[in-house]
Amino acid sequence: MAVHVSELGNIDRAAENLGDAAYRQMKERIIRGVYRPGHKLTVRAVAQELDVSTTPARDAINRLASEAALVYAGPKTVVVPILDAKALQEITLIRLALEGLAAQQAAEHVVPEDVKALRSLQKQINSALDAGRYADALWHNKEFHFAIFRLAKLPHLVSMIETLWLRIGPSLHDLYPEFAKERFGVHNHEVAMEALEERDGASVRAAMENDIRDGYRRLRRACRERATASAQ
Amino acid sequence: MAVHVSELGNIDRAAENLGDAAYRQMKERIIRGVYRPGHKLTVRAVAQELDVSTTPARDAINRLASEAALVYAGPKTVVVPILDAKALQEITLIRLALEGLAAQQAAEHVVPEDVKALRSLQKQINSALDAGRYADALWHNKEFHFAIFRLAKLPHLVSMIETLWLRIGPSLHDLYPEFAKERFGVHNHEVAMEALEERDGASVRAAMENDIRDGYRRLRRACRERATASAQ
DNA sequence: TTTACAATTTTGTTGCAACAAAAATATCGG
DNA sequence: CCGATATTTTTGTTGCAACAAAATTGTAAA
Repeated sequence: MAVHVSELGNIDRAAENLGDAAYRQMKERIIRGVYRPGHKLTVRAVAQELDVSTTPARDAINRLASEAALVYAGPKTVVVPILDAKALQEITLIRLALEGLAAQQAAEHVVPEDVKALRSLQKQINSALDAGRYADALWHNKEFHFAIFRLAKLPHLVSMIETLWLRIGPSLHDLYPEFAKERFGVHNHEVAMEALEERDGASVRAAMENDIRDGYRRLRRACRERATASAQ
Repeated sequence: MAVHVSELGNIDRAAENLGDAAYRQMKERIIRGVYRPGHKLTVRAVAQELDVSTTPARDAINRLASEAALVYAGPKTVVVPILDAKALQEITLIRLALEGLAAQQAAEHVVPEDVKALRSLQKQINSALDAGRYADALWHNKEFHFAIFRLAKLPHLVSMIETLWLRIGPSLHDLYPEFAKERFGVHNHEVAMEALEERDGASVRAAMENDIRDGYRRLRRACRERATASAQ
């Protein structure tokens, strides 16, 4: 689960401004599951962690909060969100609409090389699962999905989907180890790749929607088990 | 077209922090068409305009830029976006997916009082159109649509839709005067309200999708006329 | 042990100055 | 008049200190 901070890209103090760099770093940490749901983030702590001053750290936190990747638990308390069942359901509903659209449009532009790249990503997912490296499996899974989304050539759409993944990322990492061994998504991914080869947009969409629904079902179950366990 | 700044709510220096207040103000100005596409915004100018220091002004600009309500035209130049045909088409595609979903879900929770409120909003649209107050008509039109979206009880979805309106808002105001007199949307709105009364989600969705497509067609035409006119 | 309250520490916000870089403007040659 | 270049001005960024407010810790009474 834990990801070593050293594995994350360092801040390049020249190419972009520090606020953007800090934002990118935080985003990667959130998606990689470095922070658990409920984790509290402070301007000064983030500044120290990323070795920048408070201004860029504050920029990054504010930006993530405005995207709902972080949420306010109090007037001076931003935390990694703990999704309840209702929020999880809403985000899933939006994911079905947006990712379904992206998947369908992907079929309009796909070329054989793209499918080859996808197969390579799927191999990485499989070997991570075999080795029990679930955090890596989740990361490669994310790359697989976004490789498809980018085929749609709709940049606004991709970035909107990204904010959704940012919101559910921490909960995924918090709950997934318990059932990642069930080899999530492998079948849906295979179907999606076949459909892409045939440029069958409706089938790509169906496969990706299935993948979202499967993940939702598992997350929901794990969420319930958590709730009953903590209630005792 | 022009909206007097005095009509916009002033910043309340107590309830919320200045950055949020500045953000809200700028958002309203953008949607109300105070700034035209291409307008350049600077930290110091916004600070002076809103009577705050540079820090909250910078916060607001950064936040709007990260939502693509403003875009970078150069490393130190943020402008109100000028949408090209491709961007307009992409945003319309996303709007169809998200607003269609919201419209359909609205039918699940609507009560008779909601439809009454919608009819009242529609009256305001009509009288604004009659009086030639097109900016007001656009504003009430926006309120009509969001009154429906809010019925869906899906706050994440509503805020995502809001970012889309923020992106097209300036272009709408820039192009609409030329054909607002055609009484946009009246029929679609009537159909939507009838479908809401019958709690017929599919029909609400269809009506709202029609409205989006109608608006898109007109915007696209106006966009083309602009392009050919400026090419001469 | 738990609850309510007081003391203390931590925290986000705000404004500002300095700096480097970019944009705007002026200048000049054709 | 136009285009390229040099100059001036404007601009975003960054770091920081002060402040008020919130969160935390400590304390004591029940």
